[in-house]
Amino acid sequence: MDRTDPLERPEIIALTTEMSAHRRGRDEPVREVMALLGDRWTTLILLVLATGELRHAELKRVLTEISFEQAISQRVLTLKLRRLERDGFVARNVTGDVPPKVSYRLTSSGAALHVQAREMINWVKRSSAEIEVARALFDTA
Amino acid sequence: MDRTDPLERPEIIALTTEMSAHRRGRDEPVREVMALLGDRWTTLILLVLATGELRHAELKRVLTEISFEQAISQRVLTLKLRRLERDGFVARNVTGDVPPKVSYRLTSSGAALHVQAREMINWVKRSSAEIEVARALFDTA
DNA sequence: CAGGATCCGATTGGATACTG
DNA sequence: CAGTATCCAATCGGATCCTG
Repeated sequence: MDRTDPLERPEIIALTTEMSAHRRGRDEPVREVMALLGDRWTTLILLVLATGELRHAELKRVLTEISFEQAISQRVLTLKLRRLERDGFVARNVTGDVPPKVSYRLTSSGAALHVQAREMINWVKRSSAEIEVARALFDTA
Repeated sequence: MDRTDPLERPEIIALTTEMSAHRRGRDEPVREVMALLGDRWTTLILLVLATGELRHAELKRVLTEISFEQAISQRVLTLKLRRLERDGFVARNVTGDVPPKVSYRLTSSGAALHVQAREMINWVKRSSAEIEVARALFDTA
């Protein structure tokens, strides 16, 4: 093992510098987007919207379908869509007043995020057998 | 916009099939790993351990350093390390009894995960200016 | 030194009811 | 139909104290 003070090691200093580069005030945009992809629904929403533009109610039904009848509450769906809209990943389109007709689609930025998420998902899938083994081993010990 | 029932569309059917492929009981391994990367500390731990093996206390100090004096509690650090260990991403090595000497390092699987996380981080960084603009626009409207 | 135990506040997701 | 408001349960992260 390395004997020098870890804080003096060039890789650590580089990390510290890198971390400070992309913050605005108290925000850490990188971690915020990572957290977005880690939550209960956002990745699924990206996957679904990547297949095409959908109305709010349709999106809700599709999400329920692909998550095995575990329905998303419309409150949470709205929250997640707003969040994605705010970061410019999803575009919201309103036509009609009462009843309102609202549709959502990925922006080009959202499509690019989806590609990234896809790659990560596929890697985890390829590794999932290995992960299962590690867990089984750990849980029996 | 597509006029057919979204649930009938082949891409959606393909998604549903894909989602069911990788679950074990009530677990969704893919989302679990994504959530891992989205939490407060895990990605940072991966970044730090990717620079080399470290003792628990050293890791704690380095994490504090690179997150601008916002210290991780040792309870949470232990939790996160256990979680990473369980999935086979981190290896724990104990030498000595009282006081114990414990060191952590990435496994090859953990190094691979780190590479994936890195790519995602770098993409978000490249996009961060665009995201900031979208947010500013959204917040003023 | 590493980490378990306990308690706490904050955040997240879900259920339900209501409105333009 | 889409969205808001309210209330509630579960989870997460932090602080503190204690031990081999």
